[in-house]
Amino acid sequence: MAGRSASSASSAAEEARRLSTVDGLVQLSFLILGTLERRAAEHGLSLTQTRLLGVLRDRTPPMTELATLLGLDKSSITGLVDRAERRELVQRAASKADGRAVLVSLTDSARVLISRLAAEFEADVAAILRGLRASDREALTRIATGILVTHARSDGIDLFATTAPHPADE
Amino acid sequence: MAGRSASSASSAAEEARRLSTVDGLVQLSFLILGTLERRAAEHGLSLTQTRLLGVLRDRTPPMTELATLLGLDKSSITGLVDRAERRELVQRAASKADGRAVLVSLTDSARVLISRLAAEFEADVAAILRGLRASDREALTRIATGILVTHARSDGIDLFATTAPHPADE
DNA sequence: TATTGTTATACTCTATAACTATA
DNA sequence: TATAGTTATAGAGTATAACAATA
Repeated sequence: MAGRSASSASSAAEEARRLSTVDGLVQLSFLILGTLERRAAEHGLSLTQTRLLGVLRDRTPPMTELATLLGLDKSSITGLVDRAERRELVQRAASKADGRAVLVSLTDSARVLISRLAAEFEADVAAILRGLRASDREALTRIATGILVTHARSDGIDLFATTAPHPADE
Repeated sequence: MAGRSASSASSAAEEARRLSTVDGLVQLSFLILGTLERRAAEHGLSLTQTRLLGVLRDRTPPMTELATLLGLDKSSITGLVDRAERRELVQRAASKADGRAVLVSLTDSARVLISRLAAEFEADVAAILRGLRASDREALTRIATGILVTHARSDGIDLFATTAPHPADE
């Protein structure tokens, strides 16, 4: 479980052999996302704002689709986009195809910001993986990818699909 | 980056080969912690409350140590413990060793709750890993553990240490 | 009628700064 | 003086319910 640790007091290396798969995955996840969170905070971004910008790198979706992509209620998206718009990271535009819809897109300054963040975070991850043998690094990527593909399938979600905009909004 | 996806529209399996190590790790982390978050929410627990309970499974620390363990400011801990106490998940007790300190411990009902949650989440993780070959499951655990041990060392933190209480508070 | 988005409201989570009590 | 903890305050993030505009 999150934060759980063994009760005895032997060395880390020794205890680690007893780390369960669940504990290992959870702690690794906290390590990865905690690292991203700290690095993003240096640029004044929360993890949620970072996800928003990340999702918008190759999409210009309406609010409702953003809600689906981020797994949030549409009312939460309103505030999220409000705050990002106030900082000139995203912009809203009326859809020509649907008079009710509002399309959200990244500003140029957000693109610069997120590229810099991505480069820094890539270096962070490289540092975290530095101790691994090349074969283990490769295995980790392969296994992670396999899990994600299987999981996306079982959910009926295509992780990689970019929803095509209505022709009128191209 | 978080949420980044390839721009073309071929099949998931095909695209997946191009998922970078960083993207794979971030998406896997969101999948794991998102799963934990959803399962915890069924019991009315946020991820933060779950971490709090997890940390308290084998410790009865003062507030300040809790702040260190969770990486939060001590003022945040006050509210966190307040809300958990209101729900009778934790209890505060004066330290006999230090008149300023307040020791936090789990209630019996929280122990029941967190055990149930741990069992459910373990099943969730098993389902997520179901598609993997046994050798890959084993490799994943071994690699994750290796990363965590190395990282804990480089930070001078022992992930597994349980801070010994003052003798007067045993 | 159904859908898209916003608003009103309420709660959790988080930090900074100022404070009290004890060491 | 320094440390442990709380309080006051402010802001982000989230959901539910009610609403307006459009389909």
